[in-house]
Amino acid sequence: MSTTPFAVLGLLSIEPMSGYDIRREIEESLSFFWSESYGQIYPALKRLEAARLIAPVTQARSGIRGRRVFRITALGEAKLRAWLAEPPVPQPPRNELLLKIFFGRHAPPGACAAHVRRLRIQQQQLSATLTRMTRQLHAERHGDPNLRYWLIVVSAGLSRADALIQWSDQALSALAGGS
Amino acid sequence: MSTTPFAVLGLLSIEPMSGYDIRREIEESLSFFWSESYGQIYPALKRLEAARLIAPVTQARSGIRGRRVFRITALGEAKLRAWLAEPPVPQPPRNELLLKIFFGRHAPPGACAAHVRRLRIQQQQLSATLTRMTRQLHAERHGDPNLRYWLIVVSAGLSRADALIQWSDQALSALAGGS
DNA sequence: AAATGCATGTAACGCGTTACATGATTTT
DNA sequence: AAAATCATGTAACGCGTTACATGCATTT
Repeated sequence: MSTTPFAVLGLLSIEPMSGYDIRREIEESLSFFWSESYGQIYPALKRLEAARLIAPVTQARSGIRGRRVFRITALGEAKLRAWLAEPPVPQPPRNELLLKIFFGRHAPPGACAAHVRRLRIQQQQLSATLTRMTRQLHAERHGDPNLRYWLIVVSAGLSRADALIQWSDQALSALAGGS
Repeated sequence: MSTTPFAVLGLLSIEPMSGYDIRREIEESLSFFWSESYGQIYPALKRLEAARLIAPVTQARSGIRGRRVFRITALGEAKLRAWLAEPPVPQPPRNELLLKIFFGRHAPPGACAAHVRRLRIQQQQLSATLTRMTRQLHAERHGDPNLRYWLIVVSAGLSRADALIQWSDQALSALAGGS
């Protein structure tokens, strides 16, 4: 099965949310290691509800087509727990930057270096964001049982970004060097 | 357009090959940053030939359904060069391991640590493979104008693997620590 | 009342994998 | 001659994105 329903289930295990909230949360907090689109989220919510893994939070406003908030059910928590225990399946790698450098011999002069410089800037910004996020988590989530896990995840992003920055410097001097 | 045809074009720019060769090359040498399946490669070859970006290398054996080797054309080289100059588009991130750790609070005890240990082992092996590959490249491709680019790519894999190993150790002690 | 943002939902499409069918070539 | 491996090719399927349609709520 797709991992999308489990991502949704996982977010609902933290707190009840609407499809829109789920999207926003992924976009704002998880975007450095995960992504989902509406086209995935809403159908997933539908299927999860049909399977009784989530349930609508009864909202007083009976308005049709209003905001629909869901919570995870006990059954949903069990399913989530079982999924969390399974070894993650790595997705097949597809790094377009490395592919372009691999064929770099045929690239116009300077193209590879330009790509690497762009990467470096992105990762620099990401690193700053994640550092800020670390401070924020410590401040705002103090005492939250999720905190330790979230810090580990952020540190993964941080160490990845820093490794990429260091590699960029190496790569740039290797590209510049007329060896 | 998909990047598959450019990956194919790029490999053919190194030397003429069959679809089977392309698959093997990707599997053996590029698998740490790229992947393609037959279901992508053969249709891509067909389209590239139709567009005159590659041409069959005339093989004497007129046998139907034999080995079909292709070479890149001048037009193909131009197209490849243009693609190489464009900024690579990053694929949306989907790291299932980090997702599972993010929801780690709901995981059975020890599950996250087990995932991280598995990652560590994989990356340790990858690091060893890439180190071997570096030596091999220096030895066997000495003088090859591709060498510098290939070494940069391998060093990206290596620094990524090493960063992941270091992060694993951090993560494991954070997971173990009863903070 | 118009514009903007919040919110839900789906249809269409493309990419990529998996699994299978087929046949040629080499090894045992 | 059988088995293994090299090699080509496609059909079916699933996942995920993009783009659009719709309408509620709030601000200007």
